[in-house]
Amino acid sequence: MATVSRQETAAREAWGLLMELAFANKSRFIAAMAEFDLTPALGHVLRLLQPGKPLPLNDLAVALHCDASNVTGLVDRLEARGLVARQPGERDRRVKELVLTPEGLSVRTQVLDRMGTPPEGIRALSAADQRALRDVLRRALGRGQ
Amino acid sequence: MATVSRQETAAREAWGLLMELAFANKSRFIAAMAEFDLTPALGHVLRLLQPGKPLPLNDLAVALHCDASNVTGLVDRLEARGLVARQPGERDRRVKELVLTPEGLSVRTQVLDRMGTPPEGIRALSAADQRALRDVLRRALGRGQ
DNA sequence: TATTGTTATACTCTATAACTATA
DNA sequence: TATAGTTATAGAGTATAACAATA
Repeated sequence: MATVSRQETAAREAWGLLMELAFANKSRFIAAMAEFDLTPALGHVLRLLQPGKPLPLNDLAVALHCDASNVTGLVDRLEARGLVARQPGERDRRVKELVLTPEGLSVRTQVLDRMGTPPEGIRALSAADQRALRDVLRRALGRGQ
Repeated sequence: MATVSRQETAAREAWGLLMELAFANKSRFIAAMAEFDLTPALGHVLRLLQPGKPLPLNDLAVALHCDASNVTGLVDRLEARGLVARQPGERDRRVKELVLTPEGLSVRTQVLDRMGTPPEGIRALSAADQRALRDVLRRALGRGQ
């Protein structure tokens, strides 16, 4: 047989590099959230809570891919900080909806800006490389043309 | 002034897509490690422990970007499972080095193979896209030509 | 004095199970 | 009966501080 077994394909290497980039960014992300006195998990809650769109706690649990019991504690902490508020659901009295407070909205805006800022390695790429990366990743996520 | 403020640049969008891909992969990674009865953290320890290269616990803490006190517990669990062993350092008697057991080596090989397998979105890309992604990421990590 | 590793302790994130109040 | 949210509890991962052994 030919020399086939366990060769490093472009896909495998690309995936390894992508994970390396994401992993290297982990500390940076934790530090960025810490500037707002937030943990990564709390930052994700703020990210998912869109302004003007009350979010049932159950939907939040689904979006976070975690158990509903987990959400209680996360929301408790954000509420104690005055960043979010629980309000009763409109139709179903079992439901509690989460909304941003004015300060929560302000913090969220800053947090999203920070989260979305690419690390140095990406920023240093040529404009053509940045576009190529964007286009390939769009296709990888099923959003290509 | 021209329309400049807060436009979505290619770099920002690429970074957002990259994080989305990494985040979507998180559950997949946890599930893959669980097949070996490992948590992600324990999987990373195995990944960092190269065959034939005894690794001082302190070096492991540095590689994991975590405190040394944390490493004690991680290694305790892997040692209890028979996947690694502590052995005294060669020159410095303060140092304990970590080595893979034969079973640890076997598990590590399978774990690395799993970790390195790209998710469906990457595998479905054209060969040209896969190479383009690899090449751009190499440059982003400072390993381009 | 400084370093390696451990122990004691505490906090966050996560899950499961049992509970409540609704539906 | 089923669902939304909470509480109780437990385990993993992380950190800081204090400690023992060694350098």
